[in-house]
Amino acid sequence: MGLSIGQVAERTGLSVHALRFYEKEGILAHQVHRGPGGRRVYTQQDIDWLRMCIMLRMSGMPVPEIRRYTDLVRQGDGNELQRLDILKEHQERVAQQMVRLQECMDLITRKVGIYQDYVNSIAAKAVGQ
Amino acid sequence: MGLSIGQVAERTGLSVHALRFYEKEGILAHQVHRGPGGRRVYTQQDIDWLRMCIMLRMSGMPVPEIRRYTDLVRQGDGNELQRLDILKEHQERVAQQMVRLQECMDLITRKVGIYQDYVNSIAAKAVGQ
DNA sequence: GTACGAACTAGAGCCGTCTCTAGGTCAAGA
DNA sequence: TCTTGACCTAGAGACGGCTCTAGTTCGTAC
Repeated sequence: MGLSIGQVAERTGLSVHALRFYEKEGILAHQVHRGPGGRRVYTQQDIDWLRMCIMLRMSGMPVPEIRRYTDLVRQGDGNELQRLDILKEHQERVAQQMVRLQECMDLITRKVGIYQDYVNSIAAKAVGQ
Repeated sequence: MGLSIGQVAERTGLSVHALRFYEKEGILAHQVHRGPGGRRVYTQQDIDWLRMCIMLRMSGMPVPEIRRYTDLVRQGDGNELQRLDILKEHQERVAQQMVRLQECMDLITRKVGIYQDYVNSIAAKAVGQ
């Protein structure tokens, strides 16, 4: 049940380049096992971890911070408070980002409404003529 | 009531560098007026426009697309449908981004909860001892 | 008149995040 | 045997979005 880098790329949506990049950046929880010929063999755990990393990246956590978190996990038990701090801090940032996004959305929606009304009124006139 | 680039930087949160950069990139709706000595003089309109650009940027609209929108506005009446298209497309992207962010948030919140419980249980034990 | 601070321009540099290249290995199939 | 395709490494390159530098010009205050 080991997967090649290509298969993992396929089912995570990351490129093989990105997968090697992430590994080089040290954001994989455990060293990827190597098969014959030095090829990477990923486990389901690796994929689960990658999916979490993707979530963190998607929500704007920088690679170095993911690495810090990963390092803590690698070090094992005893540093849960530090992990919690990182997660909470990020949670706060994401919350702020969501608020900001919502503000942008409101503005855009207002503008879309205005333009839509205008375009409709023009269309109505054209029909009337 | 014209404002210097420094004043505009102060009240928009952009750097003077960024303001010049935006201008060079052509995302200001109207040419910035120049005062004595060739210095930029911004009007309230400019600031309003900038604030909208900031919103668009914040929500992930790339500079070239803001420029396209700006160009349409500069060209004047008659292209409202195109402007509407750009805005609607962006609106869709922002909506998707919000959904994705919410998913990330859910994951993070779940993890924070788990770690919090764990940390609490450790703390309780420590007190018990 | 000179020093200071804020502005000007053109263009180089930086940062983060990939993405691609070059040159090579390996296994399986025609 | 030759080809193909997926993989390997190290390192260069691309891209977006600023950010900074160098050298200059102003206007005002001492």
